[in-house]
Amino acid sequence: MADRNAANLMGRGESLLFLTDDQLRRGIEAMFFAYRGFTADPDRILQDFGYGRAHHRAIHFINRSPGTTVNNLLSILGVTKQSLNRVLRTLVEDGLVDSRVGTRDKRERHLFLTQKGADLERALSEAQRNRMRDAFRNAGPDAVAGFRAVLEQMMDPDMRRHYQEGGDGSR
Amino acid sequence: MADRNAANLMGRGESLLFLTDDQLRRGIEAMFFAYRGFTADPDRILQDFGYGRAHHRAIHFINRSPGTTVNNLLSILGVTKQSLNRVLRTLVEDGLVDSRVGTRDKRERHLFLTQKGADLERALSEAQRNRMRDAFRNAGPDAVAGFRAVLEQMMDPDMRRHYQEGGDGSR
DNA sequence: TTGGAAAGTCAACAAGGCTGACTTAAACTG
DNA sequence: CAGTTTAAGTCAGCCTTGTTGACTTTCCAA
Repeated sequence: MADRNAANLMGRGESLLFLTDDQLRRGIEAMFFAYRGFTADPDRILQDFGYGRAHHRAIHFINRSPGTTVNNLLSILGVTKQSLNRVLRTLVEDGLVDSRVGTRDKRERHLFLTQKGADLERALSEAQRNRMRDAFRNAGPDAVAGFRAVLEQMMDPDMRRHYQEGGDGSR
Repeated sequence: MADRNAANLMGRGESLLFLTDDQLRRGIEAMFFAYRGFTADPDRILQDFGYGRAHHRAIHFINRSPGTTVNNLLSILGVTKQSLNRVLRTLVEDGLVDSRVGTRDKRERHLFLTQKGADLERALSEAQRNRMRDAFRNAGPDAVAGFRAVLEQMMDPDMRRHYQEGGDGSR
């Protein structure tokens, strides 16, 4: 039964790779279940603030690229500006995000985390990093590279660009 | 700069693992961007039917375990029964899912895909498998094992149980 | 046999996606 | 300089998918 639908047997003399439909299904379910675990800790923290995942994503990428514009955030998050605006508005109103008119181009708004925003960011990312660190530790060093390689291949090209640009260049 | 916050240097004499906050942040973003790619193809197909991801998830797990009960599905999907019920109702109304009253326990409903439901399942999973197969191929055989190992570690224990039970035992 | 637990359903609400139409201000361009 | 494009924001309304609360039907065990 393991041989039906087997793909890529002896690709280029590499080790055998059984990519049966069943193996692929397992990969699909792994993504599904793992993503739930991945978001579980931040979700719990956000609930106490009355925020959701959308707020987390905005906070994360503003922290990653301080001074980023709304438009840039839009292309990273892949949502409509109406959707992002609703989230951003509450974050600014609540004093987590500072929106400053651009100096070079006054149409643009540059986004920064306030101290309060940075505090929440830290709590959220710390929880998420802890889980990822434990997963990496338990899976072992070799697994980490494979994890990242497969995920990178799974991205749409536009998102892969954003992902790579977010790196520190030390590759 | 790569050395601040470095964790797990020389864990047990294994190869060096630099788990800096920045490396972990990269892993977090990899999950975020990859999950979007992972769901993109099915999302497009579902749109033509007026369905969403919730329908996809139900269809997937009914296909995996034909005759499963609503309660079992509930514990896998981790949503409220009211939320699942709405999705299930439309699938039954549209003739994609067959809901049969249990013979032993008449409170239970056993769920099956109809031919029509199986057809949609196939279209969805085929698109998703194609993407995963390509990702696996491009990342290479070693990466696949690492990918799965890390994801499994990232799951909450309850979900890991569901994940492992869904395997074919050939490990 | 009756009371509680389990399975499922109905109603109403909220978050966060979406589209479409529109305004304002700034920047660019012929 | 006039006209167009671009960035940002707003308002209205819709949909999916999550939630809670109240309810019925069915089963089982004390």
